Amino acid sequence: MAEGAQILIVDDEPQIRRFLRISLEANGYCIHEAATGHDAILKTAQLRPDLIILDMGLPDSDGLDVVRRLREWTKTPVIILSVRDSDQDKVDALDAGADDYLTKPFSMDELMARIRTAQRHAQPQQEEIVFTSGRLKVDLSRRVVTINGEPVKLTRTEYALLRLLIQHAGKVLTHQQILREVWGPEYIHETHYLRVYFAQLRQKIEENPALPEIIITEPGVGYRLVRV
Amino acid sequence: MAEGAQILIVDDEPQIRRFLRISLEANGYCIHEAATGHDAILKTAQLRPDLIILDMGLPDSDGLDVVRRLREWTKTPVIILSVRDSDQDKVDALDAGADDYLTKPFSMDELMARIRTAQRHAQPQQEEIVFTSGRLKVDLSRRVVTINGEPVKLTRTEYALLRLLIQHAGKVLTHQQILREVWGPEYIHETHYLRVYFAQLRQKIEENPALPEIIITEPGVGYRLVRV
DNA sequence: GGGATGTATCAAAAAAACATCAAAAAAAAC
DNA sequence: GTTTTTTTTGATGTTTTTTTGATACATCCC
Repeated sequence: MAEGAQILIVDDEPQIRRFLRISLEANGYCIHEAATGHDAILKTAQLRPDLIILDMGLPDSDGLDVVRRLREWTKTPVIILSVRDSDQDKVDALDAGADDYLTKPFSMDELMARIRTAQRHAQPQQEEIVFTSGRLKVDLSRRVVTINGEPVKLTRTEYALLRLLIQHAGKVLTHQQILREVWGPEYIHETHYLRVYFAQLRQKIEENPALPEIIITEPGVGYRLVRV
Repeated sequence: MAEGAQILIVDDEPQIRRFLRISLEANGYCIHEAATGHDAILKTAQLRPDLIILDMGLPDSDGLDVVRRLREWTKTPVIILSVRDSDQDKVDALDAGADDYLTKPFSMDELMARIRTAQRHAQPQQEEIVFTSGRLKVDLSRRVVTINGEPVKLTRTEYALLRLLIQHAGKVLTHQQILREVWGPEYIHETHYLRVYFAQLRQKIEENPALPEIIITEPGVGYRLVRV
């Protein structure tokens, strides 16, 4: 998340944009630029950046207005840069919905730290991703598999296999696809592995492994996980 | 939410606490006070304030340590007040987990605006200070571990390991994740450390270390703390 | 029906991963 | 500056998982 985060720089002076771009890209961020308030709102809607660095002195509109306009529909963190150091300016910007306010000239280190802080704030609580098919339940965020609520212990490879099937639930995965994804490209001819591992997996998650209901064999092609 | 929000003021100078109290109470906040770092952590656990205003210059401990200690178990917003204006101080404080940093002397209006901003960022969530799993109890605010009520002494690393597992209770943590968080990114290949330390930890908290019930090994993947 | 191909299952051998003990080195406490 | 605690390193035995091999079953096509 922190690596490669998208940042939109909004400033009318090209040399400041360039300076920020170089510094931030050196720290692994992915940079977009906008020169006007209008452009900032447009690009935010278009690119959905993870963070916005907004200069207050824009030619076409007041920085405050830009923040207010943005806050009408997005909570993307906004860090204000401004030459104005008065209390009132800071209060107005923060109350308009900005997340932080830095006075020029500012230290790049401090900006970087405040970007990290803003990103922490933006993090939504991670929702749990659970796949369900009949009696089978797979909590992908916890790496926990249950059958009728009973926890099932899977080995690393068994779990990798199941997860791959879940990611393509309903679709047929060919032998080669499975072998390449789970074991690696050099294993694509080891079809015997599939026999052994699907048997093991079925033993653990199917009610009657001889009449599988969750993992279906497509003879001559591959395997498929039934989506319920 | 904003009205009547509880704020904990941490400063060793009574006159500053008094000044802040009067100003903030005039704005409808409910104020609590602490004079030391130790007291700050205690009162935070006790009173569960909505926000903490923390002076960096405390007599008993470094302000940074206080922030780090707090961040071990709570996300309550922390606004730092400090006489020190260097970049490094700001970066350190923010990276330790502080939400904002104001240099003394500061404007009351700005502080007020930054309090409002911090409150917007606050995610309302009931954090558990005491984690329980079977016979194990861990008071995260006091760093006290007990098993059947009996205090258990853990080394710094053992505790860091246990705390990491608790923060992700129920989830599988991979070897790399654990090594990176506890020892640092340069240790991600030292899987042997995990063997040694998990053995030690189990020796101390498991009834029968050979048949662990709290810390489960997921072979080839990592470890998981069972949530009861 | 009968061979050919593809599949399922069981069980062993081999490999990898893990637990544990203990000594050496480093760090912390006194 | 010495003692104590903690961390790091090394060696050894155990468990778990993966790989390999053997065998049986099913289905398709001739």
